[in-house]
Formats: sequence, C-alpha cells, structure tokens
Amino acid sequence: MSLIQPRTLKGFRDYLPEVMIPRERMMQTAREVFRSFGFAPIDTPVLEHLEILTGKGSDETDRQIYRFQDNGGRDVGMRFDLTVPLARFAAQHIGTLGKPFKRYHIAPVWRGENPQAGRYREFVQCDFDTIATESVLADIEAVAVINSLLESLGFDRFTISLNNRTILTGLLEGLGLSDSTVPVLRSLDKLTKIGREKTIAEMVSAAGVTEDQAESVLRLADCNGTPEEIFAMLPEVTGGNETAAAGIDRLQEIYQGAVASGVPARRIKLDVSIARGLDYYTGVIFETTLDDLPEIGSVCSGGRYDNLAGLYTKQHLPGIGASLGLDRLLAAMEKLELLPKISAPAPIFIAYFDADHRDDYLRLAANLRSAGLGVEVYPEPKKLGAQLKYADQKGFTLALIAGGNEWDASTVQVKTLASKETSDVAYIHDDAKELVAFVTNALAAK
RNA sequence: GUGGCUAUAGCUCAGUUGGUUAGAGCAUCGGAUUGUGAUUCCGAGGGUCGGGGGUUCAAGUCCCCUUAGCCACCCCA
Repeated sequence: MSLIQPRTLKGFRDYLPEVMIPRERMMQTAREVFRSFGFAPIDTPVLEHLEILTGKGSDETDRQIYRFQDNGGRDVGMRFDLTVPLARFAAQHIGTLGKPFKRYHIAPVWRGENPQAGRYREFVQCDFDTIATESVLADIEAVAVINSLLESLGFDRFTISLNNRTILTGLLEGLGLSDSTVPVLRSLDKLTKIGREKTIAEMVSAAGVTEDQAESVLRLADCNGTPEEIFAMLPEVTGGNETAAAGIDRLQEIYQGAVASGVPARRIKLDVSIARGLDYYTGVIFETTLDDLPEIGSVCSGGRYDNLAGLYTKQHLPGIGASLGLDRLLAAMEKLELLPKISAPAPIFIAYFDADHRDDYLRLAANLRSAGLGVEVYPEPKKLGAQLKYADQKGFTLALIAGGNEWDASTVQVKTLASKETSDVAYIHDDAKELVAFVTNALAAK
C-alpha cells in the first residue's frame, strides 16, 4: 500500500507549539485591550451566501474569494475579510444590539491569491470596529486602541500614520475630478513605492487627468513636517475648498484628541499621501508601521467608512475600525527576537522513573494542579537522564524528582533546570503546602 | 493571473566538464552509564535525489512539462 504524502495546501500552514504559544498569547493580549475599551466579542460563520460576499470590493477581490456549491446546491463562499461579515451581521442584528455598537472579531479569513513573504491564503485577522456613530471620539479612540495594542504586545518604536480622505476628496472636487476619485487614490497610494514621475504618469493614463491636475494632487502629498507645520500648509494646498477644510479640522481634532488620550506624539505622523486601496473608506484612514522593520508593511490599518451596510439594509450605519496583522506581527517579533523559545505549556515537569510508585506521581501532580500550578508527568518510566533531557529541551522551568529514597523520606527533589541546582523539599501526601510554597517561589524567582 | 530564482535524509546543506554502491553536520533510536539533562565515545535506522516525460551506453547533474517554496507585479494583513 502506498503512503499518502502528508502536505498542506499552497498558502496554508500548520502551526507548531513554539509558534502557537506566542500566537495564543498575542490574541489574549489583543482581547484584553479590546475589552478594556468596551469592545465586545462576536463571531460569524466561515461560509456565507456568495451574494453576501461578492461585489463589495473590486473585481480583484471577487476573484480571490474561495467559492463552491454546498451539498444542497447553494452558492457559498468563504469569508474574505471580517468587515463584510460585520456589515451583514450589523444589518441583521442592529435592532437588538443597540447603538453605537463596538465589537472585536479575531478569526481566520481566506483569500485565493498567490502566497508571498508574510502573505498566505489562510490567515487570522484581528478586527475592531465602532459602528453607528459619526462622533470624532470614536476616531480618536481607534488611534488609542492601536497604540495600546502595540504597546501591550511589547513594541515601543512604531508609527501610526494618519490621513483624512475627505481632504483629498475636497481637493479633487475643487479640481473637478470627483468622478476619478478611486483611480487617483490608487495611483497616489503608490507614490512612496514608484516615485513622483511614475505616479504622475500613471494618474494621467489610468485616471485620465491632466498633468497639471496630477501636480496639484501631488502638492498635497508633498506636505511634510510636524503635524503643526502640515496643518498650516493644508488650507492653501487644497485651494480653500470647503470639503477639504472640514476634513482638515476633523484630522486636527483627531490628532489632538489622540495626544490627549495618552498616545505619545512621537508615534503619530500625518501623511496626506496614504490612501488605502479599499474603496469604502471615506474619512480618516490609518496605517501603522514598525520603525525597526518598515519593510514588512502595515501591521494595523483601517479607517472610517460612511455606510457599512448599505447593501443589506436601509439603515444608515457609519463606522470606524481597523485590523491588526497578527501573523505579520508574529513574524516581526521573530525577526526582532522578541519571542522566547519555549514549547512547554506547563512550567513543572515530574520525572516518572520508579514504576512501583506510579500512583504517588499522579497524586503529586494532582496536588500541585489543584494549587493552580501547571504540571506534566512523563508517561514512561524511562532512564532519568533521558527524561531530564526531554524536560530541558521542552523548556520546563522545574523538574521534580522522586524515587525510592525520596518517597521513604517524604521529600521531593526540586531541580531548577536552567541552573541544575537541586533542593530536597518535604512533601507528604495530601499536604503539599510546603512543596507548593517552595515551587511557587522558585517559579517567581525564575 | 503574469514574470524571475529554487527543490538532494526529519532539519541545514555537499555532490567536479553527465561516469561504479548519493555523502556530512544536526536531530532520532540503541549502547558505554539498573537514580540526575546542553560534554565524550561506539553503533543503528532513515533517500522513488519534489513528481512525470525526454536526450544518452550512462542523468542528482542536460532538455520539456508539472507541483511546491521564495521574490516581484497586482492587491493586501
């Protein structure tokens, strides 16, 4: 009989314990931050009716949706992001949710695109959104959440780039280019990548604008400097357009509010050239990059949208939200060596090498667990040396060793694996107090 | 979907202008060492050379196709 080759699909990955442990910890950290701002968890099905998913982004995104017919002949698709399912969810449940509604959603999504560095066909998104309010407070809060997320994950040097699409919209309005907004934005988004000349060329060819018009758009993108300097330049660059002026005011409010709510000003940068490809953003938009690893791209992006669920309900549901690139951040932490190499989920290892005392080992483990300690008992009575080697490689902190001598003397030998130091500690069945105290102390001292 | 680079043991890689039986380190397992782990020594297992086809007396090596990985475009987390 020939064996089946074990393999995963292109763009799909397995996660080993050494990756999964920090990954779970990251999700836990994100959950705690979201909850601390009052966001509530939700979940939605992986599969949606195909009509829910298609036609929301570009043709490009439609092409990337995994789709098939289910056993009942229905056209279904796997969710491509968490925003479209949120729109459907909100349209369906807003009556019972109350307004405004703040939710977070951490779940995998699927995209049938070609894999690349840090890009996969299955990956976890970590979204938070506030819907059914247009208040600038929600915008400010989004910036504060991003700051808290990265800070809690252990990052210090990162930059949150802010922009307000309304400023661009106003400028284009003034230039009579309202109909070409989307292609102009797309080209503009490439500015830092392909340079000024090529951007102008692309705007002319792809968006059908004149060179002068393209120049005017780029003058806006050229605004650099401190936030104060940029705010001073913007009214003139946008030609006094009213829509743009309102956008500038709004952006200023967000900036000041974010600083007031504790986001260090050094982490905020105004970048009027970032546009974000997604068409549905209409107001403030943000991208977050790591100062020490800018090449991996944005690790948390999002923005404000006017009308999230217009395709599913007549209710007007504006909102703001962002998505944390969990796996991208994990890759960054790996590169920056912020990850400890530990694959032992419990800190304490019990060597099992005296088969006559099997039940004693089990009782010892149970006693420690009921004191809230994580304990693993080795399943085979192998040579002690082999067991200690296993314990060391797995990254346990302490090993408990007990054989005939110890059981007779009512003690347990506690070994700190890293230092190889041992101590004999008293232990009597059903009275593990002394041992628990010693072990707890040793773990804390680690 | 388009283009470039790559594929040899579980992992990292050697393998000469095509030439006998494809190697090393690490890892695994056994022993030296019937209760003390990053050392040492001895031994063992493990390969359709990614898959398929072709050229040749002869292919890991050359050619074509295919699959997967990496990189770039597009788009994006």
